[in-house]
Amino acid sequence: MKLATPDRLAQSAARLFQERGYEGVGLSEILSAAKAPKGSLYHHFRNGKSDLALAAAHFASREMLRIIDDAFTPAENYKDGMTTLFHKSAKLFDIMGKWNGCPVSGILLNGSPNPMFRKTSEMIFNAWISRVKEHGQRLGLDPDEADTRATHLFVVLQGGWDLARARGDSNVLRRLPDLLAQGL
Amino acid sequence: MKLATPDRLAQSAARLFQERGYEGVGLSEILSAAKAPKGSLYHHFRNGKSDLALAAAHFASREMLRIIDDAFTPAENYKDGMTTLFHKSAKLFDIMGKWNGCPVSGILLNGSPNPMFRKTSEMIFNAWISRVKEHGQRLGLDPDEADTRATHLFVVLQGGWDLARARGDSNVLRRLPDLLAQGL
Amino acid sequence: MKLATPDRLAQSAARLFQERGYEGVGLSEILSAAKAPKGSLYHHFRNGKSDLALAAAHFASREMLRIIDDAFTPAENYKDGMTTLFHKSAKLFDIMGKWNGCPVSGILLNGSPNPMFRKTSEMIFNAWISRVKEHGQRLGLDPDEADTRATHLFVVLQGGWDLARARGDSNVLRRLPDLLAQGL
Amino acid sequence: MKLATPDRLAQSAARLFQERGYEGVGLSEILSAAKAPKGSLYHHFRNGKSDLALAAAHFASREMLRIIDDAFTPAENYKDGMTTLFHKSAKLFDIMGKWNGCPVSGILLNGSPNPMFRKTSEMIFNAWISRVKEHGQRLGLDPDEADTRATHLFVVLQGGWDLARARGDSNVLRRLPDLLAQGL
DNA sequence: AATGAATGAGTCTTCATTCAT
DNA sequence: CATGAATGAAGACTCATTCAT
Repeated sequence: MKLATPDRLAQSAARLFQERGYEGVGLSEILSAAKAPKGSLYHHFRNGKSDLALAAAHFASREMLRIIDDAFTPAENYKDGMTTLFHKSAKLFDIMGKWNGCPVSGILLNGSPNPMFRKTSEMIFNAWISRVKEHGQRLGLDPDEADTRATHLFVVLQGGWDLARARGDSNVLRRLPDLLAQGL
Repeated sequence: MKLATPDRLAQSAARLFQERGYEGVGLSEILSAAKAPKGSLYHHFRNGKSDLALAAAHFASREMLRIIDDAFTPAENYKDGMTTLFHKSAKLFDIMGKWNGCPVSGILLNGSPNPMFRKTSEMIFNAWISRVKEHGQRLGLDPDEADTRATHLFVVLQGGWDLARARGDSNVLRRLPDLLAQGL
Repeated sequence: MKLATPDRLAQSAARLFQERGYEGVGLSEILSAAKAPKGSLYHHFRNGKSDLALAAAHFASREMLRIIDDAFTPAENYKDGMTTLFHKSAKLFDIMGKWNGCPVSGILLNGSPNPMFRKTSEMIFNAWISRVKEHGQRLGLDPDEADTRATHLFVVLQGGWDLARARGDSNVLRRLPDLLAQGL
Repeated sequence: MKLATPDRLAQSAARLFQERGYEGVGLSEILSAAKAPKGSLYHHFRNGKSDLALAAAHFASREMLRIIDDAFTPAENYKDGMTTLFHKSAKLFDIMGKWNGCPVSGILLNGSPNPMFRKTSEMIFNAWISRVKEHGQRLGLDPDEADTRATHLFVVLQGGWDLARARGDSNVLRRLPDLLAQGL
């Protein structure tokens, strides 16, 4: 399946930003990775790199939402869904190479302070948390508890990914469900 | 108190990297922030920017260790220490401006993959976790539980900071102790 | 009155070139100022920017000829017409903003050397001088004197406009008739 | 005689801007004309092209002041000095190629509106006029008349150069003294 | 020991133009 | 007849680094 140029650009950008951050990747590299000609970028993304970053973040967000759904949909209870999610994340971590971080924070929160970036990251993170919350409610949690746990899960996944990156070890992520279960 | 040139450079670098990431800050900016002459950098940091980044990360790490000690030393039990730590972090978040992230991951994990960076970040993160673990044991936790909880705390603090950044709201951090207490 | 697309393009181009010169204005800006669709330009102006510049220069020239006529037609003698012309020019200078220069030289003489441009500017300047000369003869000057004075007027108006631009003061233009009267 | 890099840059820039205007010349061309490496420009001219343009304008201004002095110093009266100045200008016009205009207006008045440019052009033009005025007074003119005539001369020279450019004929300049003598 | 000059590869972006529809 | 998509060369500028002093 051949993606259209704007999609190829967003995808390539997402992958590269994930590995080296917004400022760490040059447009020329993205262009060549997407096999797109130089001038084409500004045709599809009027504001250049920042627009592309937004598109890349949304691209990555959709992927994350899909992973959340894949983990929770077949689960019999919240704990199983959560555990599966961490295991899927660990597998993703291994596949992508140990250098990659959360695309959204890598793209939108690191790099030069940009109000639009901050706002978008907030929206995306909220969307992830909401999605987990929905699954939680579907699996029997009452709204308040579902919300708390979804936030907790998000925070642990986000921080756990960083620790996994630092240690170069995806098992950090696999061990987290037990950590959470044990409470604190 | 007037710091020596290498320290002024490391400190300025830490602050700037924290806000915009390793790749997002140019040496010239660091130099002028530290009021250090241009050629002086390579005198003190043979390998240039990467050496400076390592120094900046260590500088930031020492600050973090101090904050951990300040939170736990006067605490009567682990939970109090943990809660104080989150509150201190929230205050720090407000002081530094809502754009700053964890200096260590911002400097060493984002940006171009660099084995030395990764290894250093692992050492620093482990040092933080160890320090919390020591406080935990001192406050009565057995070694295994202390280790688990220290790791949990680290992960939540790290992820919580990201969410606080995205939401531009330090209260995210202040609410985390209750989240953890509630278990998952 | 709604101008046709080619005329809107020429007019917008004239205004913009006048302010920032031929090389200083991009086609995209002209297009958006004229509210003309992107592809439309090469439909009306086969040779692109250079054709448009020529059209813009002719547009501006017609405007200048009109101003000359407006100044001299009601005049009782050459001196009055000349004085009125300088005052009208000063008013134009104020209306257009102090940054604008002679459209013809700004478009055709600055920017990359182009034989067609040079030749067109010569024709246009000659047309202006001829028009003044005609008015001079009509007002009683003999052909030779009319020619000399028309050239003199042109040269002073052209140079005076530059000085007015540099000083940001239209009174430079208003004071010129006395300067000329005083001889040299 | 080998000029220092900043001077070579200013000189090359002056020549090129004169021919094609501020916006019409790329830095790479100036750099290669001055045989200066790319990064060197921003070392000597912190604000890049605009600083270089200012330096080029001052360079050209010094040259013009020298020409004024060369014309008036040996003159026995004002009219002779003026006539010589126009003839020297005509010769310069021929030497530089028929495409070159006044460097100062070409650099500072065409191109994007820039307050610093406008102010500098005003200062430079005033300096030229003052210099002519000084010569006039030295040659017996009273202050008021010297000022008027110097301004007149400047305006005519400036406008005359444009007409010479359009006609591609330096004799336009040579004929101007008679034009002025004849009064208007 | 300490530093300002110098460097060229690299940055993001805009350019005028062509082309397929 | 009219137009939005597409293009690659060129634009100005910043980068981390080296070097002579």
